Amino acid sequence: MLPELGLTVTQAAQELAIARQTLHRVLAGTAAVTPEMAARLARLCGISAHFWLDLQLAHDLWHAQRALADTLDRIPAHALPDTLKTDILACHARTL
Amino acid sequence: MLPELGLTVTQAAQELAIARQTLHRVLAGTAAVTPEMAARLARLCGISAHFWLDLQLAHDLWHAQRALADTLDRIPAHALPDTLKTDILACHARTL
DNA sequence: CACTCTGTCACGCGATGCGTTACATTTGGG
DNA sequence: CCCAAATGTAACGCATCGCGTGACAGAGTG
Repeated sequence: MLPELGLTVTQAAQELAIARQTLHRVLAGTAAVTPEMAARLARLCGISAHFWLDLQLAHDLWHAQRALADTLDRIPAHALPDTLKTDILACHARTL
Repeated sequence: MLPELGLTVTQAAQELAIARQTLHRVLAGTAAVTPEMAARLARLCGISAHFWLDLQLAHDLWHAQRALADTLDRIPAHALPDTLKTDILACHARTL
């Protein structure tokens, strides 16, 4: 994405007001996209912060489910009334 | 939600295999919904972990944008080619 | 009164994002 | 070819935060 903007990693880090290493760690995948970083990226390239965070969120969730696979099996599953479930999902859709 | 399941905070914490304080902190809003916690909640009540995390995500993003409002103003905004933006948004929609 | 549940506080541990410094490698221009 | 900028990688310290644990006080109930 950065080459598309004609920016180097060093220049982009300066414009984002962060350390060059910090941006590099994000690009290398050795650090997560924090909300602060997402806000900065959104400001820089016009892509919504929600998009960047959803990427990170899916990644974190995938790892969490993997790490807790055995623990999750021992959590009993309860059934929620359909009325409440539909209300919750409706609330969720409203925030999008 | 918990009363709807007929669970107390203490019982729910036991079933989730976490400390009672930890669950209480989440309910009180003094701690964030981590991916691990979201996976546990999803297992317990059948509501997707993505939903819980989206709630937390919106909260974190709101705070980040507030805290960095002055800093974000100093970040120059660049224009991304429309072809790339549509590609990215298409990729994003595919993951939902 | 005794018991349980709950809310709240403080402490320590581990993980993580970030800045800083430092060093090696690669790339492009004189 | 040589030098400078950019890049990749590593290590250190700091601050923050989620989590477990222990402890204490208040509310509700048998």
